[in-house]
Amino acid sequence: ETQPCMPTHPQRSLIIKTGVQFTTKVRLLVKLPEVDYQLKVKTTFDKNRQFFILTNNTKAMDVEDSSNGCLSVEFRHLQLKEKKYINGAKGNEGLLSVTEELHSLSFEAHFTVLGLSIDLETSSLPLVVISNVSQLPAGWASVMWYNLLTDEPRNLGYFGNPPRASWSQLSEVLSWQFSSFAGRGLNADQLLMLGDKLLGQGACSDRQVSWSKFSKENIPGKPFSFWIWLESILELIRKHLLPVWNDNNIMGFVSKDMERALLKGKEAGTFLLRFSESHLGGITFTWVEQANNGESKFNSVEPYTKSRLAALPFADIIRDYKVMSEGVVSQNPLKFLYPDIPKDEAFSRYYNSPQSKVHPYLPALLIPISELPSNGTIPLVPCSSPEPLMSPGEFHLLHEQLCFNTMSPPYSDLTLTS
Amino acid sequence: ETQPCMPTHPQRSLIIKTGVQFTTKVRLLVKLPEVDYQLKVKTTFDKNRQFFILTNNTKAMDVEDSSNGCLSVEFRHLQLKEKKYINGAKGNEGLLSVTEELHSLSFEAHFTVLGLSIDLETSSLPLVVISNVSQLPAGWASVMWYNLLTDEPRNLGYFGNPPRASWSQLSEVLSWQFSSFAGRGLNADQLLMLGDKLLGQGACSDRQVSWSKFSKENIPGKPFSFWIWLESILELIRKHLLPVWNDNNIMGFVSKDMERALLKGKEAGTFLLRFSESHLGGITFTWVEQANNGESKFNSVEPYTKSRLAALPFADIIRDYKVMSEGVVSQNPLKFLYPDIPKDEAFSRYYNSPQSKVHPYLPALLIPISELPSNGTIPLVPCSSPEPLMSPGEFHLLHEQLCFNTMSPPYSDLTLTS
DNA sequence: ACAGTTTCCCGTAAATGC
DNA sequence: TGCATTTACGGGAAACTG
Repeated sequence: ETQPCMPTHPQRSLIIKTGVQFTTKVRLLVKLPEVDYQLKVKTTFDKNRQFFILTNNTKAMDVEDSSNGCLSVEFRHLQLKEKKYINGAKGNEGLLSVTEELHSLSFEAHFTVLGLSIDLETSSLPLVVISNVSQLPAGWASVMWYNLLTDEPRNLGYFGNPPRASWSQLSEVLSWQFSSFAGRGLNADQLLMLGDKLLGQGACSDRQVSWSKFSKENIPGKPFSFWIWLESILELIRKHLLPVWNDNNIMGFVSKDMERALLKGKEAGTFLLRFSESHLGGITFTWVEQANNGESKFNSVEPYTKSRLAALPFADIIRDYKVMSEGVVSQNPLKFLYPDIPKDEAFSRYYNSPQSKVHPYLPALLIPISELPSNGTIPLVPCSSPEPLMSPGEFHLLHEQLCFNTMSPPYSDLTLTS
Repeated sequence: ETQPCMPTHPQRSLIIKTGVQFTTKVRLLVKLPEVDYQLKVKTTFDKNRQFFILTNNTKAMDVEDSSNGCLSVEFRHLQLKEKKYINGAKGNEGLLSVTEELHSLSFEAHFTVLGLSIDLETSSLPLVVISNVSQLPAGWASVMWYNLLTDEPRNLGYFGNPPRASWSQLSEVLSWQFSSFAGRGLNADQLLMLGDKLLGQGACSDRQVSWSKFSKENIPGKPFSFWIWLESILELIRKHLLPVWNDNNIMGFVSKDMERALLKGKEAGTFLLRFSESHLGGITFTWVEQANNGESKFNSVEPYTKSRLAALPFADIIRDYKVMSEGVVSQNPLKFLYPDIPKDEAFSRYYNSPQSKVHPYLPALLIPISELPSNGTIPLVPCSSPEPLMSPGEFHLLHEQLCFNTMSPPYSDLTLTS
């Protein structure tokens, strides 16, 4: 008869970090006759398990302002703390990692009406408790896997033997992750690449994926699992690439082979944007040139990660990027976003406006650049005499420069309903 | 007869941040005859004032391992929390800012020997309590001012009417701040500039400086006080310029007029490094050129602050700096560190080795650059830079008084009540 | 020794108080 | 309202702990 809402956490509900405040709400779905006595609700966490609620956890229900006038109560500023056991008796067996341990909030109320003693009790969907934000990606994987594959309201032992997911189920959730956290989902090509990466070539939609393969085992040769890798990209997008991603200017998930196949034969200076598969949370661009022998030649820049992008926003990097060979600075080699969109047409809306010049100083700008190996073939206009030259257009663009923008992304809270 | 040591805080003892652990130690200076009973010490903070010690604050004294075998006790993991008063009755009158409120730790012990009941009590030097690290610079100003100008062990009302300091006293402390926190003190020229800045031209060593002028009043036309400005530079040095500062390659404190006087007539490309006076925690360089009409022309770059320096270390900025004019990128205009040291001779030891090339990627570098409106240039004039001057005797004294890990402060009269 | 996990705490941003 | 002060908490790093 009582219906709990989920505790909310800045971005990912169903995950609670110890020591950080959360909120939860319970609604009474039946209307009680003439309840003018106080109906007190007590919230408890994981009865006799390893966490407890630090703050005041009992509160009286009240008529809900907004809606139909049923009783509800909202607990704010709740905080979880770990119980320290004197002996090493942990609540959980230790087979599972912390982010696989499921917990739940319980809500209890008691009242008597017409001589009847009535106990109400309900509890939340399974929750994951973490102690540091670094555990959030792994915790979120658990929440996704649980809600993807079961309708049980609270099977806390779920990860003792988690079921497999079909690729079609999983790919849908992954796309939904991108659409809900970054604003645009994944298209068929991107999902195909992810399926190949996770399951090997020729993954078909009913291939099964184990929980372990999705989130626990490292990708062969890499020190991170598939989900941790994917999540690092989600984070990169959210923090540094949001508008570019939402306008579909990041192909992102393409294999290197596919990348080359796409770029081959394209006009020199055609480029596309790819997420790094070797490092967490990195994005790179690859452009094609015509080598002397007439073949296509490809160059990729070392992936930019959040620390680099904090110094210089990605669009500005694309605008200002230069290549240098033997001391000679070439023009920007990036001309057309694949397949053939002029760079500025695709990116100029993200360019940062020039910062106000602080007289009497010269503005301090940063230019992203790569140095080619001395034998490198960059056929783009080498500059005259001792002094490298930039085109007037670029000169203009450089006029405008980097600034550090803080973003306040529209967090979409996930709503999982049971 | 009991001697408390100061609580230690990462870098600045005598400042305690609420919610952050600190440590304190008390030593009993008299040897008690045959003390095999437990001598318990209780630590309290600011009796009936607005803070209290969260954690366990009673502990038994024990024979000290290291030294002469006297009794001592060390309290670890102490933590301060603010008392919330129901009514608005604050402990302090509110005339002073929080960083001017002085507090103290008290230590009490009680025992009976030969039928005599003996109370021991002592307390720490004045402490400043802050709630956020952003208050640390202001708090440290208080600690300095107190210890510079009084020998009273605990005058908690000190900032109700703080005495003035002579410039000679103050300048010495300032230099000592740089030597103890950054590794190199301030030379006579630097101090002269600071004195002029604080007191106006022609400051002589016995000019008096008020507490307000030092740390509370804003510098005319600026939104920060003299000390806050100076401390922001100390912080910049500590985080980003340590070796360059210690090798004396940063002149730093020079007025713009003096800067020009020094650079005028010097060889084109001669530059020096100056801390920004307009913005907190910024460093800029100014170089001289020869304009077409034969006059000296000066250029200064917009000051680099910690966020910029986090993206690109300062030495690398100097190494790679470029100027661009009408699309033409010039060579690095920085040639000689004033007076005439070839740039690489002065700075090459700090250059970052080029990052390991991550095959198959092109390295992603950043180049610092400024765009020049349009120009002419000119050179030169010489002057010699005086050697740093410090007065070791008094530094030593101050060091003993204020630096936390070598602290053996002068206190603290025993209060014996029986 | 080591990996998984928690704690610590700076520094920014937001909230709160006055 | 604006300023002073505190609180919140992400994120990197150190400490802890089996």
